[in-house]
This record gives sequence, C-alpha cells and structure tokens, in this order.
Amino acid sequence: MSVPRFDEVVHAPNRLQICALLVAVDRAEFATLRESLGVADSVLSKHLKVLVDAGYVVLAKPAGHGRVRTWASITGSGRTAFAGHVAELQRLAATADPSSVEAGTERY
Amino acid sequence: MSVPRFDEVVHAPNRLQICALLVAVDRAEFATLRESLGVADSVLSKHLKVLVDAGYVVLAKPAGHGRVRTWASITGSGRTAFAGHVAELQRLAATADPSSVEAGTERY
DNA sequence: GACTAGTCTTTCCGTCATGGAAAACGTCTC
DNA sequence: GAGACGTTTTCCATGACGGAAAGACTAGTC
Repeated sequence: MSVPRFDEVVHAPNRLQICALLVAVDRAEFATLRESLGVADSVLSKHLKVLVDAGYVVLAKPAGHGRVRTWASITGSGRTAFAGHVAELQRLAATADPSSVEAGTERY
Repeated sequence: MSVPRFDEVVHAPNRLQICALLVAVDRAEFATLRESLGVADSVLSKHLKVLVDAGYVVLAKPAGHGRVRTWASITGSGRTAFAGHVAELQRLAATADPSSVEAGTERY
C-alpha cells in the first residue's frame, strides 16, 4: 500500500484526470486524452511532459504502422504516486469526521 | 448526498486543508489555522477571504472579551462543496471505469 | 487622550503555473 | 519534393500563490 503523500505533480486538475484515466485503462491515445480533457494539443503535450519528466508516465510511438500515434501509459511509480496522493486526500477528508462530510445538507 | 463536482475554490491545497479542518472541528481560531497550515498571516487571510466570498466559510469576531480573535467555521454550502469535491476525487480515483474512457485498448 | 500591543487585512512585489495560438518539427504518403 | 498528419515547442497573456511590510482596528495602559 502506498504512503499518503501529497504530490504537486499529480494534484493539478488536468494531470489528476490524466492519471486517473491512465490508471483505469493502462494506455490511451494522445487524441483520446486530449478530447477527454477538452484541452488544446499543446496543453496536453505539456502536461504529459511534466508527468514523463516525473517518471509517472511513459510515451510510446509505435512506428511502422501508418501514422504516428502516441500512446501514453502510467508507470509503476506513477501508480504509486497517484495512489499515495489519493490516499492523502482521503486522509484529509477523513480527519474530518466522515459522517459530517456526508451530512452537508442544510445547516447553518 | 452531494453531487460529485470538482470545485476550483476547494481544490487549492491550502484551502482543501482549511476545509478539512473546519469540517472536522466546526470552528477554529485564526491562529490555530495559521499554525496548522504553516503559512504567513497574510496567506491565511487571503485564503479565508476566498472561501468567505464563495460562501463556504463564515468568520466571527466575538467582541467584548479581551483581544479580538477571529473564529472561522464552515457553512452548509461549504460542507456540500467539500463533500462534493471529495466525492469527485473518489470518482476519479475509482480505478474501474473503462467505459468512460473508451480508449482503444486493442492492438496497434 | 496618547500610546502600545495584539490581531487580522491589504498592498506590493516577485515567481511560477496554466492555457491557447501559432510556428516548428518529424514522419509518413503520394 | 510537396503535403498531410500528429506532436512538440515557442511565444504571450493571465492569474494564482506566497511572503514581507504597511494599514487598520480594537482593547488595554498610562
């Protein structure tokens, strides 16, 4: 199990979503990710670069078959970081009595 | 039950922590929060302002007894927003949801 | 009342993250 | 070689963030 640890790299909304997607599917195409996030090419490319530089994601560009298509997949340490980050968020959310979190109906 | 909804206001690390603390204790002193977060006065003040402007937190400055001390507490909509945000994060983190991704996991 | 101290707020400033458009760059396909 | 495609990089504008310092306000002290 991973240690709860807040991770700046993972925390940014778009990257959080990228990580979540990649954890779920193991690998996804660049275009698929871009559409899922609803951002411009350049934006996705930059976020992926950050994740790659952190060692959380690897890109594969299988050559030979038709057009170039970039596939992204999450690495082991990427999974660990993501899981750790989520664990930290849950720890934070739970510090706070879980029942009171659900009870946010109509108070005050 | 709150609807999972990503909330920019709540997502910022420091504010996430503020919300978590306030959900847990219902009210906290300014100084306590500042020490918990480990930030400067001005920083806490500004984050609280953002939360207050969003209607997620209210500040009380009970007068009469000794020095001025500001107490912060979370509102009903603050609880809802926090719970919703956490729910959204958990939804994201839910590893088994390939349907929403639709990435071609087939050959290439 | 003038002064001091305590407790936030606001202002100012530098830095960094972010997003999009456009240009640049490879890699095929013809 | 010319184009088309898919990704990356550059350029630029905007905004978030944090801290120090200055302000503002209140409550005691003399």
